[in-house]
Amino acid sequence: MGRWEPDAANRFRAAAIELFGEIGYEQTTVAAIAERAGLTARTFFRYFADKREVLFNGSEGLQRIMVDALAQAPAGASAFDAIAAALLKAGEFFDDQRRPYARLRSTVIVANTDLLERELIKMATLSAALAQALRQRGIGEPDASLAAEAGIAVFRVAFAQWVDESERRSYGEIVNDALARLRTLTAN
Amino acid sequence: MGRWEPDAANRFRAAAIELFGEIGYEQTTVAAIAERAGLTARTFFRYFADKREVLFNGSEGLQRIMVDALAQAPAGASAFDAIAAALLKAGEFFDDQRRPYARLRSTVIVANTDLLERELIKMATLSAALAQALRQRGIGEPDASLAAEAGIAVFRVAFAQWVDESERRSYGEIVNDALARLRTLTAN
DNA sequence: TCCGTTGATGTCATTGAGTGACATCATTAT
DNA sequence: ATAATGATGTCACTCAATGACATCAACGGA
Repeated sequence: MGRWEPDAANRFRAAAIELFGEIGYEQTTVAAIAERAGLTARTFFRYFADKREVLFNGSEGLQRIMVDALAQAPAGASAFDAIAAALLKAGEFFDDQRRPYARLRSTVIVANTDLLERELIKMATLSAALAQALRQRGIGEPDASLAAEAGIAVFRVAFAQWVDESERRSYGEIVNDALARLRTLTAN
Repeated sequence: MGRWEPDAANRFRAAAIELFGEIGYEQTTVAAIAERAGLTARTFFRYFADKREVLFNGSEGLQRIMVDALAQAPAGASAFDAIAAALLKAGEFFDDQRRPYARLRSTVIVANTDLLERELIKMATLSAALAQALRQRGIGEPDASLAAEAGIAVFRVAFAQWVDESERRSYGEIVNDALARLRTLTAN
């Protein structure tokens, strides 16, 4: 196995988010990212499928954790309760330690439409995976998709709040509040 | 005002969806679209911001109709009822006459990740517009965003059903069913 | 210690999306 | 007719992305 300067992927990630923050996503060329990371553009594309992916390819882990949590929810739990369990379990990814980085990353993403598109399709992929896990629990369609999409809606809103500078509550508290509010909204 | 071969935008749209269906989105170059439309690639980019947009730039009309419907919902209607009214009003866009075209378009989009991303961000834009309209009705945050996101979740699932080949119900029937199901799901 | 294998990286060439600058052509009003 | 205007074409360029091939560092075995 090779032993060059280690951690090439993380060097690319660090260089990319720095440059995106400094001069913006569109103004940053892949060649510039690679130069700051001490590598070449060709190597960048060996680690990341495209320029955007350098900010996103940690999402498989989040999806696995949430799907596992959903699968392990109590047998008697309703579809929505199982989704709620998965949303709360995602809190492992979103502790207070990672909050500053999450804020920086979110700022960069929200500032650029291309990056927002990539974030949205990651959410859609997650939603599809949750729906599939619900179906394996015996939930039919369209209920499985509806519960998963509604759950992702809650996640989206809660995550946006968690990342907000003025927000002090923990991720778990925000999610529980959002779940309760959605229940109230749909009951009226 | 110029009078060349008329309807350049629609010629681009027709040529694009034909080629996307025949050989796929990625294999279709903008030059090929332009050639079939009897124009040049440079002109294509004067009508559409990018290659994907040729399938999407009718969505402003849908958004306007839905926002208007939401604004004109009865003063006493709940946030979720107002959203429901907006979803049903969108049926003006989705009558049985346009169903075959909607199916073809949907087939093309679902087959390509780049196009899916564009569709998702159009939905996100729509969601944000609905949330804004809810706020103007006096709904606070995060309730406005939650109701809008949940409404878009219903729209997504219902639209996917409406486009499905085996589906015979009208758009309105499907939406009403999905709304009722979401109410049931969140009540358990 | 030397050498061959292996995997990571670099180099080069190419395609296609997207854009700015400028020329050209058709239409319309005068 | 002709000038003004708007739509389209032409050209040159940047950059993302990819394939083919070369090269280099590390490791294991002789």
